[in-house]
Amino acid sequence: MPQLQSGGGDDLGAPDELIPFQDEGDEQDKGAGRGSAHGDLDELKSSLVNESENRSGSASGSDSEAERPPQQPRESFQKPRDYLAEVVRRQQDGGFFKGPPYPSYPFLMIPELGTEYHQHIGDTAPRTPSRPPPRAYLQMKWPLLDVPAGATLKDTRSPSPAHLSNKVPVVQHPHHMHPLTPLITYSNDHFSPGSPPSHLSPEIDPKTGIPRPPHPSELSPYYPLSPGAIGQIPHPLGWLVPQQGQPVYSIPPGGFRHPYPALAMNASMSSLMSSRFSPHMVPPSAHGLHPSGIPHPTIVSPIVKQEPTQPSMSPGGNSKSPITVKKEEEKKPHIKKPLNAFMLYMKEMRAKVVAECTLKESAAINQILGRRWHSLSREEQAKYYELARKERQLHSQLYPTWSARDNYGKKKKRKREKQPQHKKLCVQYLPTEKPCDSPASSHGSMLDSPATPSTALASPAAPAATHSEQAQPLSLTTKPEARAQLSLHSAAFLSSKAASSSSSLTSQSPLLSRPIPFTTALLTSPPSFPTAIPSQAALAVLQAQPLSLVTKPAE
DNA sequence: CCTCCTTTGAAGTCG
DNA sequence: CGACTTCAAAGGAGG
Repeated sequence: MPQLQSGGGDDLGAPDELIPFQDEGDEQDKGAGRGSAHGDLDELKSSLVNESENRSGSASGSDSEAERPPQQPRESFQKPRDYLAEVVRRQQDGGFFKGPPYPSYPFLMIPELGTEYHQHIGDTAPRTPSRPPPRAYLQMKWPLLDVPAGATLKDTRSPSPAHLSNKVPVVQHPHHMHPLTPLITYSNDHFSPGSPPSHLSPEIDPKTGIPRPPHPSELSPYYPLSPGAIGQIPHPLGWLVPQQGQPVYSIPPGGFRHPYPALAMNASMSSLMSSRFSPHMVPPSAHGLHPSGIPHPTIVSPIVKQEPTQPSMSPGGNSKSPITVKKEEEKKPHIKKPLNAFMLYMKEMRAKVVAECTLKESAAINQILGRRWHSLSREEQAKYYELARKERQLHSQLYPTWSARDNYGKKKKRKREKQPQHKKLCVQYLPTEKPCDSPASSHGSMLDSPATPSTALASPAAPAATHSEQAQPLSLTTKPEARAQLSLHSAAFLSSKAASSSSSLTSQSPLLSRPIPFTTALLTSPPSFPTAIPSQAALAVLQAQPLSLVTKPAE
């Protein structure tokens, strides 16, 4: 775990994790190699297409599913017809309907990952990452392009057309930078144009991939310097995702997104860095600097509503009196924790889901996204994991002293166990399956939420069965009975899964997620993939089962 | 205006 | 070391 931290700059520069990838690139090459990016896209797109197609006749899907994750195919629109109708309408209408699931990723180019991962892990799931289905659904537009403008943006929220602009056939920049490089850049950009804190700023050497201080020129595009005018850097995914547009790390209201942030940098990079650590957040440029001196997107001005602030964020001293601490808090911007893979995914996909479903409630959207997440193929998830990993690295470099602990307990909310929610009914936002939701639900019936004790019971054998497995959200229902049912299914599911995956992966424990070298992680069991792919059997079960354990939410 | 809801994953705390 | 908590995003909804 400590790798990141301990590694300090090294990590970035020569991230153990990263390197392995590269090294192994050989293999990767063989596989999907760089081209895979497109391949993925195509695949994704095709999957989407299938999804839509399948909607009507979902059940079948076996053929296609074999290759691709059961993802979307199974969405059931039953629920709100409106949504369904809406979706249909859109499809007919614009044709876009949905963008590729991963609009952004292609940028990332983590081919290796996919490949490698695939090799090791993919056994189980015969997904052919590299080869997209013939479906031509998409012309190779840049992924971003695909995203339906309407879809994404429809939302008023999308402040700036930035994303639209994204549509421009952005090509990756010729100059390929190390993925991390961008990250670094970003930091500078915003913050201190002039003076990056030497100690902090990790410099990445283009060649080695080691972080180096970006030149202003490089940065500028992305990060408009002035705080006021700051172009925020869209999240890596963010720019893809129009609606939010926000940088991963909170964006100030006024923040404006640079239209083409990505252009400036390599896509991959941009994605990594930009997102989270977007400048805009960086509040006061001057004072806003993190102790480390590097402004980061994650930094939120102290005033930020969320956190009352606590002293912790900063690295340094904690030995101050409470009062002092307080002051410091005020001064120091709140540094947010880096987004994890799922969060990244959510950011990217939320707009689409919103567009498709017309739902706006995040809770509901998140449920859908959760299902979809599970339905993603390993490769797909791997992309996000990788992205998340890089972000963490970047974050650690930027804020070497920062630790999650800093933010710990700041938000007051104490998650209470999900039972007593008096306030809102716990509605299942997703009624069984929403039009939007993806098939994931299928295996969806797995366990309840992670935290829930039941889960544990359910998967005794697989402790490791981390959330992902349990994942299936279905359990949203609060009702105990429903849960019980779910659990049963889930248990079964888990066990089967465990069996399958376990062999080598077994250990999926969360451990993996930590500092394990990426490659290793992948091999073992990527934190992520634990469950990603539902077995056919599981799917069958799901299909069979009524997703809707849940009762309809009382609206 | 604040918190909840909801998701997964990462990382923290606690026993 | 395992179990449990908190936070990250997001935006409607409830208090």
